[in-house]
Amino acid sequence: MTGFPAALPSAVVSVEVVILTVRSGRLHVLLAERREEPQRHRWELPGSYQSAGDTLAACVDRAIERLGVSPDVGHVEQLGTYGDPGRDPRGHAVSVAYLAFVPHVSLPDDAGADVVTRFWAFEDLIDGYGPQLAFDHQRILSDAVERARAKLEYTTLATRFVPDPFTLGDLYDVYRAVWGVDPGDKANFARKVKNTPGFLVRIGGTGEKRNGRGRPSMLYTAGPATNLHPPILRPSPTPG
Amino acid sequence: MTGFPAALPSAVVSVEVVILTVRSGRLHVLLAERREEPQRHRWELPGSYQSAGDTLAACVDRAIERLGVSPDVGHVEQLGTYGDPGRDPRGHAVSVAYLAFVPHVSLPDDAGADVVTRFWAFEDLIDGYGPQLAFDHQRILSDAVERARAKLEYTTLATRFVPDPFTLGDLYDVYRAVWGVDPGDKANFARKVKNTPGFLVRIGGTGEKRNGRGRPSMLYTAGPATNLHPPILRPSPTPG
DNA sequence: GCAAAAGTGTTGACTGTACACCCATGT
DNA sequence: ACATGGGTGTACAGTCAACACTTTTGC
Repeated sequence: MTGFPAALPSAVVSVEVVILTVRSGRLHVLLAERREEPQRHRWELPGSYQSAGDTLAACVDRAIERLGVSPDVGHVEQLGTYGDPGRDPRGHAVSVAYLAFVPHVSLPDDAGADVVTRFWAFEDLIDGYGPQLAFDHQRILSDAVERARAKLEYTTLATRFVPDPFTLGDLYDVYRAVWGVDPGDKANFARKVKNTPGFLVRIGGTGEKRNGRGRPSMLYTAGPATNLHPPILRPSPTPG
Repeated sequence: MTGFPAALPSAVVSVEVVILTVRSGRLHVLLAERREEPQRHRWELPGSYQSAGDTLAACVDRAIERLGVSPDVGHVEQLGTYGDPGRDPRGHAVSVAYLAFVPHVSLPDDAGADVVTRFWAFEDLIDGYGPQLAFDHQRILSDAVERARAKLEYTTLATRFVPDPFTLGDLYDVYRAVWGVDPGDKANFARKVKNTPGFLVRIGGTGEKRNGRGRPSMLYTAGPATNLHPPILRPSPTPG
């Protein structure tokens, strides 16, 4: 180990995690309120700094654990890296953004003593009914949601938003919440999902979940498939 | 500008560019031979270090210009970030990898005095008929090619691999070279392409390019469309 | 003429969508 | 009974893959 020449510029590298979930039919993101300057009281994506011995995955885990979020995070993937000058007034900061999907099993609204966290409805943040985000985190969040919307089209990751025995109605609600538009005919939606081998596994009992009335629906768990062939596309995609 | 606390760990951040092109019907990648330790004489992806004032895009431009590659790089996008410990023996190194598509217009095989560069056929590198790559660049290259293969399915980026007036046969060859498999019936391929509005723009004259025999083909340029609806899928995609 | 490359036509199978209809439950 | 959510059937339209066929060139 020779080491880098001392003349090489260096940067502070951090990981930021966009934790998405579906709550009462709407897409939510977990944010933390900043307790320190700069941009104190603005809300930011949870993150952690990377030390020389850390893998990026370890940084993601640390950032999530610090929030008191239960360990069963449904899915984590790298989103992109943001490293242009000026994005952090303190200096040269490079952020590797990650995207996480979690089922909404009663995550704590407030995690601990020194962190104030909250789920915010994505739509409210976009429409200005939420707080202003710190640094370039609004941009990262937008990129994350667009990625999530696209991923539901051609992967089975929608199942990562619901706790494990779920119904086709639950899955339909995930698509509607994440996309922000109606996925269309429920009957056809159910057929597409059931015709993709390995997407869903029928669990024994006919469940009696869901709200009040109506015929009880069948219960499923996520199957081994990861990709959707054919995809489930959003209505009226921009052609060309 | 308060600056970061001095105790925060810092890293050397660099950009690496996977420059792909199609040459004599095969997918090629541009590599540079290392002139210094560590891993001297191994081949690596071209790159550059990021200084505090650099945007990541500027680093990509610098890395490309340094090679003598003509400025008309067809397409550049961020691929992913590789920052785990141990990937560079000199210390904590974070690499932001980019993916570039360039038309093969006689790029110089050897760019300048202090750099030895060469296009290598991707297949040869995979099959062991090429040099060993430095650090984790083999991994980055594999990720890049998989991304490129997927992108041809649902974007119009195949046009970025060919110089501007091109034929449907040229485009077909791009798909075959990047995918490594035959895209299927040429007639159907041509129909798909021509039925996507904005993919191609018919250029006036019937060209007389292409090799020797056969009916001369029509000439096209890339249109304004960026996405393919419907996609052009690789044969026999892994279902599920 | 013949082979090669480009392009058009046609057919049959498949798929997605819309919509009508049946099932099971709570009130 | 009836409203509500779950699930099945069906028919029409659109799309795609396979393959036959025509056009235009070089040899």
